[in-house]
Amino acid sequence: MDPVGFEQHDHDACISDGVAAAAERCSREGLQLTPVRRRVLEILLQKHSALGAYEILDVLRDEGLGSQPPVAYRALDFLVKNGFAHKIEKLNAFIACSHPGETHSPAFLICRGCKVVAEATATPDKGRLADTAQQAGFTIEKIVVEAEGLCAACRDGASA
Amino acid sequence: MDPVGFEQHDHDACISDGVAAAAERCSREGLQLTPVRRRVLEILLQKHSALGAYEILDVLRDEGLGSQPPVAYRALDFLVKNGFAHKIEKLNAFIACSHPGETHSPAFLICRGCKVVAEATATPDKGRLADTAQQAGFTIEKIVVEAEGLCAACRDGASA
DNA sequence: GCTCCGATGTGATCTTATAACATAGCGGCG
DNA sequence: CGCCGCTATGTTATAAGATCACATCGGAGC
Repeated sequence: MDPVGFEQHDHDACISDGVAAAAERCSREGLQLTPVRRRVLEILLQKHSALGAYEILDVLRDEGLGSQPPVAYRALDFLVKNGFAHKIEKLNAFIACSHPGETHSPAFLICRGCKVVAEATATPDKGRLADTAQQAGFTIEKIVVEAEGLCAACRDGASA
Repeated sequence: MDPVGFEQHDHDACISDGVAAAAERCSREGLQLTPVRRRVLEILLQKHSALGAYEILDVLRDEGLGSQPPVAYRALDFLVKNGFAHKIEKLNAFIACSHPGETHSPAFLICRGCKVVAEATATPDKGRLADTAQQAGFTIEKIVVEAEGLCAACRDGASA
């Protein structure tokens, strides 16, 4: 099937778990998981690669859920703001969060072969960058970490 | 004057040093630092914040060096490819390299107050992300690290 | 019932980036 | 010289990504 973070897995569970986690947290925190927002989350969860806002919009349009860019962008803003999805800056595209519920500072491994994006964890409070920032008196609020390269399957397959 | 990486400094030296380093390396490696490329580098070096391609293009247009987007993008591609400039993915904008000559994996501190961007050094081969990648058999080729926050001046000034 | 507010619907527009094709200048080489 | 091949430019058009502005709608609370 579809690699998750480059490994075989029960992908249906990704989708149901992701939606369930979002639904649970929304009801707990008084957030509205409206049909469009829920559907966009499902669309993102269906793939472990990043989708552009307009690709999502195409799906929504086919399903009669909206046809103008703001529909997609508004849903994505909601999902990103609440941690249900992330924007991959390097790709100008979006991906569902793989670790719903956990507070985290995500980092991404982007395979340039199969386009799969795996979500890992960064430690922005450690390491050289944090030291530099502290010395300069700079307060880090958000951090983007995106690594591009080749996953094991693409590396092995590419040379064959 | 202008903060470099948030500190006072001799900014004229930034520009002359940057251009000189680029010129030196181009002649050594057989690269062509053409007028447009040199001028774009100078434009980038004039500020310690990121410039959009179209802002650069506006300057080029005023100076009669080119008026269509590809002119700016091609020069920027050249500068980025050869390490004389970097693209800030989060801003869709470009900045001159602060450490010309050194091979490096740059990381950036972006102040959301004054828009200044400081270039620091990341250690992509270390830390948790590297461990995760290695375990997954993922080969990291390039890495983007961009931290957003507030520099010391903006933090202190903002509350005043 | 009325009002407020968050969510949608929709058209237009703005920004960022690239495709595609034509031209120009220069070094090498017969 | 005259041609080739290469790299850099010039230019038109368009693709791709994102936002603005304004109208509408529907539920929560008074």
